[in-house]
Amino acid sequence: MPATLKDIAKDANVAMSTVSYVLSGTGIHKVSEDTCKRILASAKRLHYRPNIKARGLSKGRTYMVGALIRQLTTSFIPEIIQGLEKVLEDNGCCLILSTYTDSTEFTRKCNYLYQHGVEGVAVLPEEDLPEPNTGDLGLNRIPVVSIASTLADYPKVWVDPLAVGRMALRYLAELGHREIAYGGTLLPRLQGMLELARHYPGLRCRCQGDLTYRPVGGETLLAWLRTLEPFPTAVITDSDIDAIALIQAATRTGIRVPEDLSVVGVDDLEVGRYSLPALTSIGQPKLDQGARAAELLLDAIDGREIHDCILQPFLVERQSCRKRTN
Amino acid sequence: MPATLKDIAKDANVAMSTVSYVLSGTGIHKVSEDTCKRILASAKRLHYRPNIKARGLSKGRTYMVGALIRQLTTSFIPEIIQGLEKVLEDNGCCLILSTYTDSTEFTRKCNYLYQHGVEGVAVLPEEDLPEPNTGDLGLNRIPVVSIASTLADYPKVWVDPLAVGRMALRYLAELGHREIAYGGTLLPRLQGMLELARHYPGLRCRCQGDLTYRPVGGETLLAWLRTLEPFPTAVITDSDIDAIALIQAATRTGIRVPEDLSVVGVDDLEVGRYSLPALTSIGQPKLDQGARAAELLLDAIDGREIHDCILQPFLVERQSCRKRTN
DNA sequence: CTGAAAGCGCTTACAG
DNA sequence: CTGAAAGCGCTTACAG
Repeated sequence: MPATLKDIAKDANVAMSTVSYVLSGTGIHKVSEDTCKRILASAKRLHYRPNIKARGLSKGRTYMVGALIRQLTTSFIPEIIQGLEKVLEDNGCCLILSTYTDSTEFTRKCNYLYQHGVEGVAVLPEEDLPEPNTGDLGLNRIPVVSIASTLADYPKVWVDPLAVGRMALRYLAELGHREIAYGGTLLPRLQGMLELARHYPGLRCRCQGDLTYRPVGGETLLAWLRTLEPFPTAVITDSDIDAIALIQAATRTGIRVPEDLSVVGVDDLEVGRYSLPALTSIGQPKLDQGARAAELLLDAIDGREIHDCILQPFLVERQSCRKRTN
Repeated sequence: MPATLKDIAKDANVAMSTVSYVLSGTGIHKVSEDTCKRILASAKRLHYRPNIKARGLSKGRTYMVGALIRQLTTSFIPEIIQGLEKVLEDNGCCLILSTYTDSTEFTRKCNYLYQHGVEGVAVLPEEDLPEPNTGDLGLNRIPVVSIASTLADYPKVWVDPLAVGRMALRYLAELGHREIAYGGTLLPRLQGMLELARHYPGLRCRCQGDLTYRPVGGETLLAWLRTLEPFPTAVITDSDIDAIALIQAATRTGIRVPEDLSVVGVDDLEVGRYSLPALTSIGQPKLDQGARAAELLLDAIDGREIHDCILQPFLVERQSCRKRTN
C-alpha cells in the first residue's frame, strides 16, 4: 500500500500538517528549508504520491469532469474528447467517459456521473437525435457545457453554422457552379448559403422541401437530386458520411463525381480521405472545440461566468469538386 | 449543496450509522422496518445521493478504472472503449480516459491515473508503435490488462491472430485464388495463412521480404505487389485502412478491384462500408474485447486470478473480392 | 517556523 | 434493534 502523509510525518519526524504544507505547496514558505528538505527526502524515499480523492474530500472537490456522449464510434466525437481530455489533465482533472443511447439512459448516466462526483459535464448530443432531458443535469447544479450542438439550456461551444453554409456555397460558386443543391436539413446552414447566393447572379441554391426530414443514405439523396430540373452541377451535404454515401450511389448509377457532379461534405472526417474521389469538405475544428469546452467548464467550476464560444469552419479541398464545365 | 448522511440522520432523528446501514444496504436487516421507512423518506425528501468518493475513502476503494490509449481517433478503439465503459458502469465503476503519444507521456499518464486513484487500467497500445514502458504500471501494483495487443507483461484480451490469417486465406482460396499476397507484417497472421495454404494444392501465398518494415500508404503496397511475378489475384492487408489505401492506389493506376485484384482487409472498420468497392474484411469483436477486459480487470481488483482471453475473428463479406476468373 | 485538532462524508466494528 | 466512536488520507484555521 502507498505511503500516506502520516508515514512521511513519522519518517521525517514532523507533524502531518507540516508535511501537508510542503507536499501540497500550500504553506511551503512557512517551513524552514531544513525541515522542507527532510520531508521531501522522506517523500521520495517512500514513493509518496498524494491521494487526490482524499485531498478532494477535504477541499470539497473531486477533480473529475464528465463527458456525456451519444456515440463514441461515429463522426468527430473522438477528437473532441481528446481536446477535452488534454486541457482537463493539464489542470489536474480527469475525464470520465459516459455514453447513452436514449433519454432514459441519459437520465441514468446523469445520476451516475453526479454520484461519482463530477464537478461539471460536457454534453455532446448529435444533431440527428432527440434532445435529451437536460433537466436531469440542471437538477444537480453543476456546470454543463454542450459541444457541437444546439442544445438550448447550456453555454455551448460550436461552429458557426451560417459560416459553414457560406463557406460551402462560396467555394462552389467560385468554381462556377450555378445550380447548387443543399441536401441537408439544417436551417442556419441553409440561411448562410441563401444569404451569400444573392451575390452571385444566376446562382440557384435549392433545398429539400421538408427540412425536418433527414435523408437516410445516398440513394434517398440521389433520388431527391433527380427530381431537380435541371440536374444540379454541385451538391452540399450535411456531413461527410452523407457525401460519401451520395458519391457511392451516384457512381453506381453512372454519375461521375466530380465530372458530372461536385460534392462538398461537412466535418472533415478521416473517412473523407479514403473515399473515391477523396472528399472536399468544410471542416470544423475538433480538438479545439473540446479544449475550449474544457476551459469553459473549468472556469465555471471556479465560479467564473462563462459565455458561448463560437469557432469558425475551414475548407479542406480534395478531389470531389471541380470547375463547372457544362 | 447536496444532503449528507448527517443531514438525513438529523432529519429522521436517528444516528448516522443507522442511516448508513439502510442507505448503503449493508445493515438494512438489523434496522426496524419503521426506522427504515423514516430514513428512506428523509433521503428521498432531501434528494440524498451517496458521495461515492467518501465511501471509497473509508472502504479503501475509488471505483475508478483507467483506460490508457494511444489514439482515440483511429481504428476500432472507440468501440472497445464503449465495451469497457458499459461493463464498468454496470459494476459501479467509472472509466477515466487517458491518451498518450510517446513513452514519456505514457509514464506521465501512468502517474496521473495512479494519483487519481484508479484501481486498475486497461492499456490499448497500437501494434505499429513502440512498446510503452510498462514498468511504470507495474510499479503501482494495480491490475493491468492489455487489449488487442501483444504487450508482453500483462494478461490480455485479444483476437487469435492465427485465426485471422487462416480466415482471410480460406476465404480467398475458396474463391479460387491461387496467387495470394500478404501485404502485412504480422508473423502470427502469416503463420495462419501458410499453415492453411498447404491444404490448397497450387496455392502460393507470398509476403514481403522484410516483415519488420511497415508499408506506409497504398502506393508503397502497390509498388511491392508489382514486383511479384505473376501479379497476384488477391491480397490480404493488415487493416482496413491499408486495404482502402491500396484500393485507391490501384484504382488510380487502372487496376480494378475486385475484377483484377481481390482485396481483404482486417478489422471491419466503419470506413470499409464507405469505400468503393465496399470492403470485405476479417472483423474482430470490438465491444466484446472491451467488455471482457473490463470483466478481467474487475476480477483482478477483487483479488481473483485472471487469465488471457482469446476471441475469434469473423468474416464480413462485401464487394472487394470475387471469384478468380483468369 | 511548527504542531494539535477539527473536519470533509462515509463505513464498520463494538457496546448497549 | 440502535448509537457513539474511530478511521479512511488529506487540508487548514488556530495556537504556540
